[in-house]
Amino acid sequence: MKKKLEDYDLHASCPIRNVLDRFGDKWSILVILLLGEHKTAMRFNEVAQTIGDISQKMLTVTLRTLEADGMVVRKHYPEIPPRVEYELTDLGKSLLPYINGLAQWAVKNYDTITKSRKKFAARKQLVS
Amino acid sequence: MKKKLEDYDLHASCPIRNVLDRFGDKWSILVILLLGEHKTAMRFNEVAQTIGDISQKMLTVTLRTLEADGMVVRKHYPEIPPRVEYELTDLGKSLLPYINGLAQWAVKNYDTITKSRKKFAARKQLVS
DNA sequence: GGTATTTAGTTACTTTTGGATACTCAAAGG
DNA sequence: CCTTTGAGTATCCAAAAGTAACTAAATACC
Repeated sequence: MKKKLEDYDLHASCPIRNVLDRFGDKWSILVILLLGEHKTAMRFNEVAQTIGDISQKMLTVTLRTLEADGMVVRKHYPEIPPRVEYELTDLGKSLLPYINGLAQWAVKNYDTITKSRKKFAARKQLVS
Repeated sequence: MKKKLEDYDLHASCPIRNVLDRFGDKWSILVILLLGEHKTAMRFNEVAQTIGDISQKMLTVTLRTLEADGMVVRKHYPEIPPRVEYELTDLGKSLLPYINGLAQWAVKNYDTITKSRKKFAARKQLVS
């Protein structure tokens, strides 16, 4: 029995799923945090270098998606070589407190989590 | 020039990356929210049915990972048919306020984001 | 006593996502 | 001319996520 498109879309209207799915990618939260820390607008390569290990493709995709969602503004200066600056919109800034809270939680509990992971891995060894 | 494993691990020690990467999957946050709402422990299929469109495999993987991170406890009763119950640990509960904040933000700004997406898609049409 | 049911999880397979690399455009510098 | 520069595309490939079908083992039903 084949599923119809509607079946997949059943949950597409759920705001929580819909919006949180966007942070389900590897880079969006990181880029928002970064743009949030930086008070002035950042250029493409500046973001890329600060993150360090993101490919051009993924940074482009991530910034485009954030732009589409209205989280980020893209200012393009028609110069040669091209200059493009990004900064958070008010919407993007309004998200900042929440993901900063999350980031602080992450720092605070990092040790606990790391230990838990090691313990779990060790237990797995015993069983196998 | 080939990259060594160490190069990839440069950022592996960053708590924010390391922990936030875990929410980079589609289901973890959703499962934590769900277990957080539910006051009593939940069974595997109860979680699966509430979410609705998660496969057995992905629920297994998600719960295992959350267990490894110490966010969830897994209580296994050696019965036939098997019974397994899941609930949040204190660590998992401590994360709840932050992702609840995120979820509320999502609900509040869903409309704005949806409109922004449509506008962006329309603009793209014009250019192409 | 054969068969369907129930539950948590695994295996084998397919699809989607992410990443490495090379290429583009258009002007300025040597 | 030929290279450099910034912000990307285009293409191809590997890795991750996701799906469908399967398993075990006791019980309920017929």
